[in-house]
Amino acid sequence: MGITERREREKEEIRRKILDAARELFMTEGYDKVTMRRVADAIEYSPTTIYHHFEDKDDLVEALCHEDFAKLLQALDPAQMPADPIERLRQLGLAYARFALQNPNQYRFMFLTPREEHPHPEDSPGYQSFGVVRQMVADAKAAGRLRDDDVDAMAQTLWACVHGAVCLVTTFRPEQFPCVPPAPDLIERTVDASIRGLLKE
Amino acid sequence: MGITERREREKEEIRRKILDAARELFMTEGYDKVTMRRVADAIEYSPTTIYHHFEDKDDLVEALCHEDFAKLLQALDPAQMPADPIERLRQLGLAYARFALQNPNQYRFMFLTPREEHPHPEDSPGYQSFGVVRQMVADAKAAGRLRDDDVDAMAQTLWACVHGAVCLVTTFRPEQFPCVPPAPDLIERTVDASIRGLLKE
DNA sequence: CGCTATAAGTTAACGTTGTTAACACAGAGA
DNA sequence: TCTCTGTGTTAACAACGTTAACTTATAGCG
Repeated sequence: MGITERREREKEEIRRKILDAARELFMTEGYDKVTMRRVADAIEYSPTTIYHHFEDKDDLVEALCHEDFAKLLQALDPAQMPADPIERLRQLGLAYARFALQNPNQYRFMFLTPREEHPHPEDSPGYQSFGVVRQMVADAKAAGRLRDDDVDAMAQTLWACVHGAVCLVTTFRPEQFPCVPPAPDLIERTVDASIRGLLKE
Repeated sequence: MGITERREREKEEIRRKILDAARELFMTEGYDKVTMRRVADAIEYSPTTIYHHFEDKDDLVEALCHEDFAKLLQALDPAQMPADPIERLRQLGLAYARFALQNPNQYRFMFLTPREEHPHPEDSPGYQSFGVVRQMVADAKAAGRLRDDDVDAMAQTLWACVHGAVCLVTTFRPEQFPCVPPAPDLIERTVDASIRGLLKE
């Protein structure tokens, strides 16, 4: 009986429609402008329908980000990085930042929005991507290139620095930067300085 | 005619009441929970009254943060810092982070909330505090301790790194941190690594 | 086949929110 | 005394997330 399968396919189809319509709004206009009613309008269903596929608005956006962050995980693929452990870390930081700048709204929702109701699932690609950082720091340490022993702490330090640069650049438009416009290579500088700060001698 | 002066004093008084009531809500419950109606209830006026003192909700919160960030500027007072330019930078970063952790909601609103309608005034204490960083980096460079010449870029790099650590710590609760809980000294580590990354030799 | 439970969709509403129009009223200045 | 300005009110608007109540199709079962 392929009927239930067809039903499931149809259900999957509208879930897709919802996600794609929401992503369109989310990418161009941000979280606040993604309203259940606008998403519903876009797919020509009633707002209530969305609640048959997603628990609430946060659940919808979470699912949307889950998909997009899968692309981050791909972009951080260690296989595409150079051999030298330090140069690898550098490319990792740049790839991470590149994703964030290309998907600022997703990035904000994943890494900048406090959650009490719906914490991120631990196996979300956003979380997993930290695992990649961690592993690459461990490699650099194994190669004797890092000054410290605490791999987790060093990985978090690197993450914090790149995260900070990304946040500044995505929050302020250049003319809104305090005092002076952002250095055009602020991201690269931050990646470089934070890695250099962890190097042995 | 002290009448107009009394009027102005009274106007100032209720402005104070609004700000204090809003701050109470803002500090303990965050931006979303500061509603015009709750603020109005707290001071026993109608919601509309607030609009005679502030343009809109963002204007109110902006004024509130303006006051609080004056305290940041005090906390960054160079006179209270040690003599050695690098040690000064370190203490500056720690003081900055301390303020952010003590006033997370204000910090978010000032440095993490994109603005189109009401950009920060350029003379706001939040902006001015970047000037302090800039000056201290300039001093360190004048002392020949930094590897680079671009003072603005270096100041922004340091800012970005500390900002990132602060954002992580204030966004995620410890048990929500990806993979591993945050290193207890993540802030210090980030300050140290980022400064070390800018040092000469 | 006929009955029923379920899933998927709808309309209409509730309780919020920020904000504003319309109005009341006190009092300063002409 | 009249009028204008400032300060406050009530009542409403439009938009939001969400949900209760209802319809309708249909899969599964006797």
